[in-house]
Amino acid sequence: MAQAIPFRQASPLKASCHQCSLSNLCLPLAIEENDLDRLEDIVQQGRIFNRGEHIFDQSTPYRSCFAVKSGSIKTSIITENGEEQVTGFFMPGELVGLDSIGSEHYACTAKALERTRVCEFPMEKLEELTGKLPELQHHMYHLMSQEIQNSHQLAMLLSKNTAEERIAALLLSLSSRFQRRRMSPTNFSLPMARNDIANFLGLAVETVSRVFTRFQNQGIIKARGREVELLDIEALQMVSREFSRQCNN
Amino acid sequence: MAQAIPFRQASPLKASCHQCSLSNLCLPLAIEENDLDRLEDIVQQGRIFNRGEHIFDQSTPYRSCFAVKSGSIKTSIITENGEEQVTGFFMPGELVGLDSIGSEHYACTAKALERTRVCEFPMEKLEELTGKLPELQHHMYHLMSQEIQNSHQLAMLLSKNTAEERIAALLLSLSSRFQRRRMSPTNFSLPMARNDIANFLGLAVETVSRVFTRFQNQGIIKARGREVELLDIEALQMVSREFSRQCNN
DNA sequence: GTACATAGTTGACATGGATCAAATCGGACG
DNA sequence: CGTCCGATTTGATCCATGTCAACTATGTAC
Repeated sequence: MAQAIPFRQASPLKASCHQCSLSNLCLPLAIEENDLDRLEDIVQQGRIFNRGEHIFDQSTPYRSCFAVKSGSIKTSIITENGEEQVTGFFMPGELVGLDSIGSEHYACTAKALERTRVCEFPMEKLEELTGKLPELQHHMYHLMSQEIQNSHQLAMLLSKNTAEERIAALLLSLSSRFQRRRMSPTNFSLPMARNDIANFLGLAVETVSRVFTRFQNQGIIKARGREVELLDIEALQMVSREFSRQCNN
Repeated sequence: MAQAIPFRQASPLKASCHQCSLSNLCLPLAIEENDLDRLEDIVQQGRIFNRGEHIFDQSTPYRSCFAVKSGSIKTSIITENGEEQVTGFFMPGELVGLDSIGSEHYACTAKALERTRVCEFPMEKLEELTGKLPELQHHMYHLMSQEIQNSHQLAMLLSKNTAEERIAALLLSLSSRFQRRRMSPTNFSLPMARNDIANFLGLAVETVSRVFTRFQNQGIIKARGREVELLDIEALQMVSREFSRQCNN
């Protein structure tokens, strides 16, 4: 894929927020062009994690939150008896670690689902900055609010909806998140394994698998492994009966 | 209960945060004595809601978050098809409305479970203030983080735990929240109906009822209506297998 | 290319909790 | 004090989904 010329192109490690393609999704969204430098001063850009590597885990002392630059991340809580509960999937432009501010350690474990590049925002400095930039502060509050809402949405899905509804909702959520990044909302490849989907949605892997094939037989989706094509979005919305797409902004 | 002399005692409507008995739980917790006045300047204290009244609902334009001063509040999301999902219960000292910052309208509906007194913090002014008081800003971030964690905890409960485990966990959570307020952790009265418990925990009312009587037969609790006595907290912890009580602070 | 490991699919069966139905309790109100 | 209506409890039955088991596909290492 990437040709041999390894460092020439990739090396502008100090690639600025100014020219980041995600600046309309990420924190810069809330910042005046002039003040963007101040954000760049505190961000550590471009750390790379390979598939399966931990960005942090529950024993890591809390320091920073992370923006996904490329790739994707799964967060989960590991209980003392070793069970895992996946709490979220994070795609480029999204912020990980908002659930741990003010805690000694991270409240969850974050693992790269594929080769993933992140930008790190040391929270101490970020708080300092948000104290000076009201817009940015407001944006942080807003992001955290949304995180709460998302989680409530998930709780709702888990407690009230059938397996089909849950999976339809997840597919739609992913779809709209791809779309936000100007990628195809109907043709994408799932960054996570069936196992993670199952765990996230509170289902058994087998059930996830069955629902996928059922959807496929009904002509609603086409799936081969992680490659997915949504053939009939309306049908999916009908199934998930979650037109409530307040997720967007 | 409260004798006839209605307004004499109750009237210091401008009762200050300074002398509020909850100042060690609520926002004042994060503020220097000197700066407390500035919080008092923006708070509207002492609004009272009767049981069943809405503090706000999903059609209310977002303005403020609310601290419970006495009584208790239930928040829920009402879907377009009329279903309700209870997202939380809020007791004195706790903050309601953190899930809606930056949204046009409140993301949920808040209803008083009993006669309830709240303090209102207009968010616009509160943001202004947190911009000036780093400690307060940090505390807000922390509170919101915890709200996310709580919600993840709930999601976990809903997706992985049995009816008994869920109910044990709820009882323990209530217990420790009463304890924080220097009230008995073993003897309290539930502010919410069985129905609300069921909805919150993703169960049918009947199941909740059955589990209560089962616990009672096992001698773990004693319950008559909403009056509850926890006879064997350890057993409850055993059942809920959620020693992870990171909920505190 | 072969082999092993991991991920995904499919089938058969068991069960926790939902649902339906009915009885009882409790509290507000005249 | 009796009535009425909602809240709670209890019982009987059913079903969506979990669990167990076996098979298949995919990918990685040698």
